[in-house]
Amino acid sequence: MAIQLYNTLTRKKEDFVPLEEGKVKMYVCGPTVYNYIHIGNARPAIVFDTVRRYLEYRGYSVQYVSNFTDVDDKLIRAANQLGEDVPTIADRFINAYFEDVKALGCRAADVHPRVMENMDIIIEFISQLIEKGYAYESEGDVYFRTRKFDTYGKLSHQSIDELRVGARIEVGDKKQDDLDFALWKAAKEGEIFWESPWGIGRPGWHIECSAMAKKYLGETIDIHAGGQDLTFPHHENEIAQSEALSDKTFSRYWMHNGYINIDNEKMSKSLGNFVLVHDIIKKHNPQVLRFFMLSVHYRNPINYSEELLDSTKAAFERLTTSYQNLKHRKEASSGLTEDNQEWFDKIDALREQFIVDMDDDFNTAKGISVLFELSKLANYYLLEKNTAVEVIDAFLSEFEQLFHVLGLTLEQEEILDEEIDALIEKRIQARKDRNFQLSDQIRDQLKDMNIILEDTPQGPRWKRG
RNA sequence: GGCGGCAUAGCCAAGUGGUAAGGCACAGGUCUGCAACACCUUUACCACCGGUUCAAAUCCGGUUGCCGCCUCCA
Repeated sequence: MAIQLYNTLTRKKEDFVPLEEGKVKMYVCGPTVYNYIHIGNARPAIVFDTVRRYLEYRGYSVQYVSNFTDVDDKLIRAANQLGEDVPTIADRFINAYFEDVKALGCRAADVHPRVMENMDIIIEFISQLIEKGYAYESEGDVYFRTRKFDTYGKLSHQSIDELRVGARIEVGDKKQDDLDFALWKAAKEGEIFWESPWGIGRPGWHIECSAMAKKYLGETIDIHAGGQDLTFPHHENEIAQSEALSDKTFSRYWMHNGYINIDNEKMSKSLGNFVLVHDIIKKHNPQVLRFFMLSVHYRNPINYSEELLDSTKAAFERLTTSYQNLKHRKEASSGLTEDNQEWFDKIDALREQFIVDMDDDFNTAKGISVLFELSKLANYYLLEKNTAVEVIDAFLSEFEQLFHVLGLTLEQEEILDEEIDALIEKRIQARKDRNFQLSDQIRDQLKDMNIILEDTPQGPRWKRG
């Protein structure tokens, strides 16, 4: 069975068949780097990182490109406000992006192209569009001739005339048609600029992705992804630019993730109701935030609140505790016992279920429910008096693999300092002596040090609180 | 006005024709020196009204409510 994914272009779930067998070319629209990312920016990073991981799990090799928009109006505004230059601000928030996103378990893309570093190919792209008659220069600006591109609107499923009626399109004298959009903007006084055949200026927003996707992945890519709000106009315009130039399909599949809401309102930088990843991960385990995002299907909206994050934490810890308990129990386990096969079979069945679920448009919510079933099964196994190392290992390995696919981490630091070690030993003795007052006191003391002790028939085990 | 999404238990959330996954919280029980972890048990007239069907949370029509895109925005 092939992986099915929902393609915004056709509004259907389709079998995923990459252009080249076994290889996937994927482009994800990245952030404009004028501030720390908020959790709305984090969603596509997490979701499409997971898509990438799952495709790899299913045997594909994935070329993953995600850009940074490091030149635009907001950056220029931020630069003016802070009295710094645009590249300085961009550098700062690109570094911050990597830090935040890494904490969330996202791997770096194969390439993270930046606009500033690709000015030559962007200018070249625009020049070629002018040559083909799809763009024109006007007083130092360059615009795309939208109406000339026949299938304009196919991604957002809007007819060009409706767009015209509904849109509050800025009527500029420089444009030949209201629907035309800027490929190049002439520099205003004091703005950062680059030399071009049309004078000094900078690229419009949409052209960068077309140019950089082409440079790093080629004229036709397999998956182009981003937040739902990029569907129009950003991705629509990308299609127009790229396909006008190449006469080939730009991207075969388009994936868009849903928003994050706060109190049922869309979170966005412009509304000011945003929550920065940078701040959340000071208070909460970033893994819990990732788990939270993946516990909802990527196309559905998520309503964010701290309370929800707290209950997600409890859910997440059910899984990690289960894993740690298996590890703890492994030491007290023997070699093969008689009827292990049924356990192996059950684990295999769960893995197959996970694949079925994830094949269905990357349904991580269902996939996660399989993790809970794995946890339940493992906990149930640990109820047995005699456990086999082989079965424990099978459970551990399955946990590790599935967590890896979802970009989640199971390991906790194993470092116990001597003081804590000594306290645990002291408590073991106290319990032997049935001095429960002392043992409870030590347990409380450890709790204050953020160590939670649990007694088992195989001896005490601990975890961080 | 055009296009689209959502409405499932106290909360979160899967489920696109066969009679409601999973998690959190709550309650009762088992385990424990006491806990914790864990296990067991209990918990849903699927927004409303009609229709199609042997069968509908799922399909069709309508109603209500909420949200989004059409403008920088993940």
